[in-house]
Amino acid sequence: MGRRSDHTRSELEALFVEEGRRQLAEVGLARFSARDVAKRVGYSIGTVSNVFGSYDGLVLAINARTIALWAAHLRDCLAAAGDDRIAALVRGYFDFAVAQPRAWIALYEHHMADDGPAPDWYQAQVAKLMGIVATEIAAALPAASAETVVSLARSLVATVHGHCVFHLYRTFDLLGETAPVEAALARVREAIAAAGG
Amino acid sequence: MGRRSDHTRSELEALFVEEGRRQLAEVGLARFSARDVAKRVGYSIGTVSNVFGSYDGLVLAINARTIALWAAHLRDCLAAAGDDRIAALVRGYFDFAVAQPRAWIALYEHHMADDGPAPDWYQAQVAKLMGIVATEIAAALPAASAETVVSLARSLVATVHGHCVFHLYRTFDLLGETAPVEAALARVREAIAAAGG
DNA sequence: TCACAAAATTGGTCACTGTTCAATTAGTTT
DNA sequence: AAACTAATTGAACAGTGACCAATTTTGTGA
Repeated sequence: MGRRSDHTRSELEALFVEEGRRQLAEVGLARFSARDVAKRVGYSIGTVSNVFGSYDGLVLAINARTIALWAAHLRDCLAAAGDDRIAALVRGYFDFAVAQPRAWIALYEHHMADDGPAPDWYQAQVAKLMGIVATEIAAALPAASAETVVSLARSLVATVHGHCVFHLYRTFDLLGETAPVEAALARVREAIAAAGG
Repeated sequence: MGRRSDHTRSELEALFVEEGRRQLAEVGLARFSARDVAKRVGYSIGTVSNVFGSYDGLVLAINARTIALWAAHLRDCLAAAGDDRIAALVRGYFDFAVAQPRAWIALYEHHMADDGPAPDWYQAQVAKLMGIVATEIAAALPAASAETVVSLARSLVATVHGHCVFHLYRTFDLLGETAPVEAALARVREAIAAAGG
């Protein structure tokens, strides 16, 4: 089974992350098995430890890849957007989550085994994502201070996130159907208007 | 170990749910063990299956209890509130989550093994919680239609939820600290104002 | 009071998880 | 060619929840 020189270390990482993401998207975090990923990639369990350190390491690597793809998707949406860049951003947020709900949910449901914070390289990825949003908020509020922009960006991401989670978790279904994207967008617009946009 | 007549069926349920909630609040869903709950209550694993049907059944029962306590907390907050009932509601939402983060997070991170919807009796509990909010939104918007009220209530719960999740998951820490409760409240007030409150 | 049937409870077995680490194997150097 | 280094393996371990035959207790009817 060993295929020592077939792949370099980084090729191996990519191999595991790709197959891992496939399985995570298919089966969800609760039923995700590092053993199974290794098996389907043609390596043994032990290799996961060697390459990623632990189960957490593998999931982290997968989630980082998901975030990178998400960021790329948002940038694409913005590049293709017309005047209404805020709408493009909100829709991009939802699009991505809806397209691969289980992988997206895993971003939030995975926690370090020791309850510690995620490593810096991972947090940097998240910060990059936040940066994309902050840039757009800043553009929408030319008169606002950097402080205000960052603070509002966080709050608006939280707002959109809440609507997105409830949509995916089907929490909204309890009281009849409404378009969650439109509701999120309405809340965001109100907040920007109130801030002087 | 058997203690057949020590407890009726419903006493048994309460016993498991109480100890289960204690452990869930302490250790979180990922490390939660139905076996361990049974052991500490003085019964064997099998009894969990008998009483709750499965692992999912036990977690569901625990979560239902958490929701009931949450609803009671919100009612208490409203009863003790002055003029600003909306603020009381938002603060009550956060209070409860912050006081027992792991139990609260488990409400959202638990999914049925078959990915099906939660049973009706459970959904009814959730609906009750939503009802408390909807009542207050209705009071804040006397001129609004029932349709509008329900729709807005959902959106505002999603908004507050998003801020609360990011607070507990420490997502906000990435870009410096800001009071998430105040941000959530600001978003809610803007939305109510925009709706004519 | 006793025997018997019905219900509750147990705990071993199974298939699975991630972690660990001695043993093996392949690639590289001397 | 031999020695050395690093990668890779996979068996062992301590857990998990599901399952269910065997046991124990309870309540009922004789």
